[in-house]
Amino acid sequence: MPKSPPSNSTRLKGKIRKAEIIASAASLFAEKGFNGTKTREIAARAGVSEALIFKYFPSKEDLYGAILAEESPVPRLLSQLRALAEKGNDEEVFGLIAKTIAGGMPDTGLMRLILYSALENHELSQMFFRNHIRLFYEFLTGYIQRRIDERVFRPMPAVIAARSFMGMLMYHRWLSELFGAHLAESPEEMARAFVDIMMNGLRRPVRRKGSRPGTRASASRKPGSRS
Amino acid sequence: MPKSPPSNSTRLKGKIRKAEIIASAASLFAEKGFNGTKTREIAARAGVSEALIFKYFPSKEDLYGAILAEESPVPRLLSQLRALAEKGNDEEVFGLIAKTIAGGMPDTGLMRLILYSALENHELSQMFFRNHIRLFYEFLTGYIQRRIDERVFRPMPAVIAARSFMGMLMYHRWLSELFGAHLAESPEEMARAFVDIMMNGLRRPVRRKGSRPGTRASASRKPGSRS
DNA sequence: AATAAAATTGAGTGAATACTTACTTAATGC
DNA sequence: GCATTAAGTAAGTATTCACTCAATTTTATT
Repeated sequence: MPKSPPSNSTRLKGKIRKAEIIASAASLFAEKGFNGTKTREIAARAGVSEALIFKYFPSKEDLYGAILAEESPVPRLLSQLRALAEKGNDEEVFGLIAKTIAGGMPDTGLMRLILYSALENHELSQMFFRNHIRLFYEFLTGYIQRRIDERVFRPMPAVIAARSFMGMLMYHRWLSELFGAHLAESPEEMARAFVDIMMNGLRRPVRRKGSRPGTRASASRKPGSRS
Repeated sequence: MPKSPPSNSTRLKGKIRKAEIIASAASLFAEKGFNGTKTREIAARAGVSEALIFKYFPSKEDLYGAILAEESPVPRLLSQLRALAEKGNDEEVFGLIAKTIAGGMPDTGLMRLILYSALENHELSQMFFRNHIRLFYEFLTGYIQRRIDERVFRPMPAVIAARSFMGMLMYHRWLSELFGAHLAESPEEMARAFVDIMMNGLRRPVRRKGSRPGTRASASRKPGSRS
């Protein structure tokens, strides 16, 4: 064959090895953290020699940083949510988030990886936070703010509401998977209950005529609320 | 002096040193995890020689385990809560929890220590979970169940409600302290907003028309159709 | 087939690290 | 005073770790 372009299938081999090494490293870092993972183990799991790792990555730190390229479930979830948000059906928007997270996404490995990274103060976690988590919060906070402006949700700091909801979901995952504190309820039941609590917590209540004495009506409500 | 008991001030010296070593180790393990902390650093921070550490603790693992003796803020909070719970004022019960946790308890060091321990699968975290966190959840779940039975809260799985509330609070702390995602709001504002959302999320909504109590009345109402 | 280049490795290396040993110094009991 | 014991350490040791280097095998090109 004449001057065909040199790149085709075969040229990928290096990249493939590199990706294999990254995958092995990611799973080990997720299990044992940066300091707990030895380069020898990474090599063994990837089925290559230790030396090859340092051919592709100048140092263990660099290998750790390369894991960033891994995909995250956030963008996909986010695009689904934006579609749902158009329709303005709160139960569906919050329900999708709840089902996604209570249902096991992001997977345990990624969660552990990010947590380790945060504890060890590696830039990996900061990067992931900025590029994925932050985007997600901006969406959710924006959505909640919109619904507050539309007088569907009660007035409150939208960012706190967003954090509250995510807290319910993520902390539940962490308790289950980090501390083994599993509950009897199925992920679907959990998701339904979380959404249920959150919706009632956010929505403008039907005005009570006489609330019990002793408990002051909690929320500062704007006067002139119809509903 | 006759047979006076041998213990007094000087005889304590060993215990004091031991405690100093444990404190130094605890702060370092909280900062860098088990694998990230070197015995030389522990010795330096405690102001003793490395060899002395191994005089008191057979191994680094044993030293790690000894940190268990540290006190936790849970028992004190729990006894305050039991008193408040007698009076049955929900805002105060939930408010105290929220203010305690949003206000910085348990401290960052203990939180990091437990998290590291959970990730590294050390028994420290399991022990802490059983002896402290679990007790707390049992109280909170019991309280919520009582209020459901008293028809103040809506029917729902009490354990999920408890987990939801703690999730709001703990996840907020973790985001703030692990990822540096601080919010502008003060801890008091945060606590108030969390309690506000939770109270509205839990309480039985007052309906003008008759609604059948006892049956699940949760997520039946369509939200998107302009209030 | 010959050559160049890329992929891969066995066998190290120096620096750390958890833990030991053999020793000194200080306090206590009688 | 003086033996006994506790507190403390300097100087190791064996091992492990991240990383290197020289050499070999595999693949691509002409």
